[in-house]
Amino acid sequence: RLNALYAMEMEKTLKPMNMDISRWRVAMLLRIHGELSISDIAEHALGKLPTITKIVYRMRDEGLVDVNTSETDGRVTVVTLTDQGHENVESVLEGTQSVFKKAFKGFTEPQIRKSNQLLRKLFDNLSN
Amino acid sequence: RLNALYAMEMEKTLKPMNMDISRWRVAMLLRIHGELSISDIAEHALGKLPTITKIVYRMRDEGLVDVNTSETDGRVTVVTLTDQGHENVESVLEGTQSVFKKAFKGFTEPQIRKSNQLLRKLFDNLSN
DNA sequence: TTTAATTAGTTGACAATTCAAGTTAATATT
DNA sequence: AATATTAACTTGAATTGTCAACTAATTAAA
Repeated sequence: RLNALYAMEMEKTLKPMNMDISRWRVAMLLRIHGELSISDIAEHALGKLPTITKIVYRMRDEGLVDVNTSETDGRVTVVTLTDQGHENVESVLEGTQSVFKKAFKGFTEPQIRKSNQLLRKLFDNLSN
Repeated sequence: RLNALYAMEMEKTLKPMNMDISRWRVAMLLRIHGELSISDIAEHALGKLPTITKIVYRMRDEGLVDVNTSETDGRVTVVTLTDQGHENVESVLEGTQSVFKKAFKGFTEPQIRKSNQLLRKLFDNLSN
């Protein structure tokens, strides 16, 4: 239920900014890693390859990312944020912070750290 | 990311049993509450009304639930599990348990309780 | 007791996701 | 060097989810 609620809150927060969870996750990954192949994105964003492909080309049509064929391997497609994409991520980030603030409201710093440890532990367990 | 991973694990577990997260959530609610209206389901499963309507009628076509108009209020549609639906839930439940076992692997009983408290707290915070 | 407003649900059009089946490029085998 | 296999996507068809608009039943107001 938390899962579903988190997704709904996120969607609600992102919609006014012309975003959705898919685009946002891809944008965040590119923000952190700078340049990623489609399968890198699929792996980190935990999506299926065809899904990511389509999200990326949608984002390209919207001017958020650049899409090019790798110089070193003709099979791979490398994706980067455009300037507009960068601006977009930053402004969206502020909005999404509010969701986390809301979720962790009333938590002390140590409690938040502890919570993150737990969530990471659950993630690692599920990864195997 | 945990959110996305959890969803993927669930899908993977449910697929061999001809289920998906949507159907499963609806089925679980009916298992607990016995009889629910479409909007009850939407509220508890945290879904939009049109979405739930369609899931329910899909499940009816698959023989998992019965759908009837309420005797006391002609607007409401009451949904219940069929016998086949009940059998189905029970067998699926065993599969989904394994996802939770995996996520909480290596946790002691008190740690699991503590984790549940945290998750509930996050849920409550996000609910307001 | 009509009329208005609200509640509960349904439907159709459209967008997004997924599966299956391709294509093209790189690597491994013979 | 030629062929087979694998890797990395891409594309089209089918499902699923969402929004907007609608219908029908109930409740509230005039």
